[in-house]
Amino acid sequence: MIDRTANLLGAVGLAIADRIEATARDTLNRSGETPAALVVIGYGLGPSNDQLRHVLGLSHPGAVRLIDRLVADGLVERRPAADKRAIALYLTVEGHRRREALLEGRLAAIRPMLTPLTVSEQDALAALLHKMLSSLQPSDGERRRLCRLCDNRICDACPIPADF
Amino acid sequence: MIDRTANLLGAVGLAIADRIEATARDTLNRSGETPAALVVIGYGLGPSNDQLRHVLGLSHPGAVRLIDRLVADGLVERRPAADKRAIALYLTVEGHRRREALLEGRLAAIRPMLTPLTVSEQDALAALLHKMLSSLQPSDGERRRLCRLCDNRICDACPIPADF
DNA sequence: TTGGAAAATGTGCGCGACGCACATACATCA
DNA sequence: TGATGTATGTGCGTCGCGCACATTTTCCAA
Repeated sequence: MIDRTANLLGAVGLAIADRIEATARDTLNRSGETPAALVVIGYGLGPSNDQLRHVLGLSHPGAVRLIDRLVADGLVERRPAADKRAIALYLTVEGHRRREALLEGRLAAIRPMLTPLTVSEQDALAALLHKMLSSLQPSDGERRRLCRLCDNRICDACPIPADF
Repeated sequence: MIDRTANLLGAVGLAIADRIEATARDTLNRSGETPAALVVIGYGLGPSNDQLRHVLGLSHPGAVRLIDRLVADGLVERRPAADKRAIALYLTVEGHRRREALLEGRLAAIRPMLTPLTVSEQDALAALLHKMLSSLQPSDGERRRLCRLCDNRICDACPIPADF
């Protein structure tokens, strides 16, 4: 019985992921972890290449090339960091615009899956999702990885305590 | 308020997709639409390249190369079809084994997200997911695309009427 | 019946995203 | 001050995919 529920959840998860990927591709003309990088850098804390790569689950060189692409697209800039070995990543003005479009596109892609539910059903779903997420007990690294595409303007009472 | 729920659903969907992708990569040493191809071909109806590509959302050449890889891995074979232009795709014995491992790995990857819920909460979640999926009203093509990783041994009372 | 459009597969070529091995610059600590 | 660890960047290859094109078979109409 739990497997029937798991299968349904897998189907919904796949649908969600497909929709998010499609809108991200339309917005950025990029795929893979690129949209997540834009969201993470957009918090404005000037993450280093290494911090970013851990959130995205990429290798060092993978993150370097990803940043290269974002810089080439004019969305990100590398600035010197306190640690002179490292760099500090920040969004350009256009980068912030694209990030906004990306996050809004993501919500717009997900909303149609919720509208068939009544408001009380939506609330019940939110409570269940909240419980599922708060029970995950991810490590610090996975925690940020889970939230790598989240919209923090919206994520009220985030079930996954983030200290980033 | 709906956006907070949408954001939670996005986070769960991303977590689900990440887990499925990880287990599929471990099982097949392949990524992208390869696992879905194995599931779809595994229904045993001998789909053509063109039928397969529509389910997977790939271009013609993309599907040809994907099948090339599966054939090279010894998981799929091309047989002549009634229409002599076309081919009929079938799994090898090893292909069936991998498909089983893939589907079981998928459920095993999703189950831990459900175990924190009580049985009645799981039932409530299943009902909500069922309603969401059955309200999607996808076109015939999208319908099969949504189910491209589903485990049909488990998918009792599938909310997405499939005629494939 | 036959000729031309449509359909299905396959190929050459290039690109985007990524990982491994390695090199280089800076930090840290004994 | 020197050795070890840490952070970034580069050369090189692979995988997954799309575009443009070629080839074979089907199908339909003149």
